[in-house]
Amino acid sequence: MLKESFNQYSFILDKTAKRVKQFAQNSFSAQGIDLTVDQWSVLKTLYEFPLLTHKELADKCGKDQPTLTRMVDLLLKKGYMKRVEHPSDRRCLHLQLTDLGGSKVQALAPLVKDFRMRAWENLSQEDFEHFTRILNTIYNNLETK
Amino acid sequence: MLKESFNQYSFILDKTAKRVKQFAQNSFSAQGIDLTVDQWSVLKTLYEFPLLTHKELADKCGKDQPTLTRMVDLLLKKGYMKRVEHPSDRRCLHLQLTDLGGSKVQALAPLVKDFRMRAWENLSQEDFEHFTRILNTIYNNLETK
DNA sequence: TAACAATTATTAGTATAACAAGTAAATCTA
DNA sequence: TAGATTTACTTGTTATACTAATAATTGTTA
Repeated sequence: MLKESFNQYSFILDKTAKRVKQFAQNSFSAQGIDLTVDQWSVLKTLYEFPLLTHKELADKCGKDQPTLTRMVDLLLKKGYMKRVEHPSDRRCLHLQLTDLGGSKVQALAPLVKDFRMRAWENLSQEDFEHFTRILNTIYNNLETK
Repeated sequence: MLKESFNQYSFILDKTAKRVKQFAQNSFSAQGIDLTVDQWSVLKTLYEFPLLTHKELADKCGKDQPTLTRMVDLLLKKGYMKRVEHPSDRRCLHLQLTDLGGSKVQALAPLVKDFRMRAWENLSQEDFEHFTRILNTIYNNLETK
C-alpha cells in the first residue's frame, strides 16, 4: 500500500526531531541558559506534574532509569530540583522542583513560545491535529511489550 | 492561533523519533546485525548515492563532519565502505560502499520493510503525505542560516 | 512467618553521537 | 603571488543510551 521505504519517513522524522532540538538548544545557549533541551524537558514535566517518583518521571520523559538518575543528579547540583522521601514507600523518592527550578521553567516560557511560532509558520491548526494523531499512532504501533 | 505549547509537539516528535530508532535498533540487535541505526542510515544513503564526498554524505545524513568522519572510520573498519581519491579535487575523498556493504544494505531491506509496515498500521497514504509535508515544513521553517 | 520474587533507585562501565576548536592540505580568488 | 576558502581530519569534552549488577524495600505465597 505505501510505496515509499522506511527511509521516507524515518529519515524525515529523525532529521526534523534533530533540527527542532538543535534549534531549541541554540536558542538556549544564545540566552545563556545552562540547560540542555532534555534537561529542560525533565524540568518542564516536573513543573506540570509536581510530585513524581524517579520511575514516573522517567516514563513520562521517555528516559530509562539510569539516564534519569544522572540527569537528576545534574539538575540537583544546579539547584533546580530536589529529592524528598516518599511517605509510604521507602524504596521511592519523590522529586520536586525547587523555587529556582520553577522560576527557571517560567522564565523559559516565552523563549519556548517563539520556537513554536517559528516552527509552525505556514501550518494550520488542522495540520497540528494530523501531526499529533499520526505521530501518536506510530508511537503506539511500535509499543514493545 | 495554535493553543498548545511547544511541548505538545516537540515532546511527541522527540518521543516518536526515539521510539522508531529504538524499535529499529532492537530489530537489528535481535538479528545480530552489527550496525547502529545511524550507521545504517549512512550506508543506506551511500547505497542510493553511490559516490559522495564526506561533506556531501554528511549533509545528506544531517551529521557534522567530525561525526561523519568517526562513523566512516567505524564502517571502514567493519569493511562496509572505502575511501577513494577524488579525480579532480585532491582535498576531497570519494566514499563508496564495498561489495560487503552493498549486500549488507540489501540484506537489511526486508527487515526495514517490516518496521515500515508495523509503524504505519492504521494509517493511510494520505496520512503519509500529511506527515511528510508537515515535517518538511517544520524542518524548513527552522533553517538556520 | 519465612522464603522467594518483584520493584525502586543507584552505580559503574561502555558506546554512540554532538559540538567546539584547531590543523593541514588543496583550491580558489583578487 | 598572497590571502581567503574549502575539505577532511584530529582531539577533547559532554550528553545520553544501554547493559549489568547491587542494595534496600516491599509484595507474595507456601
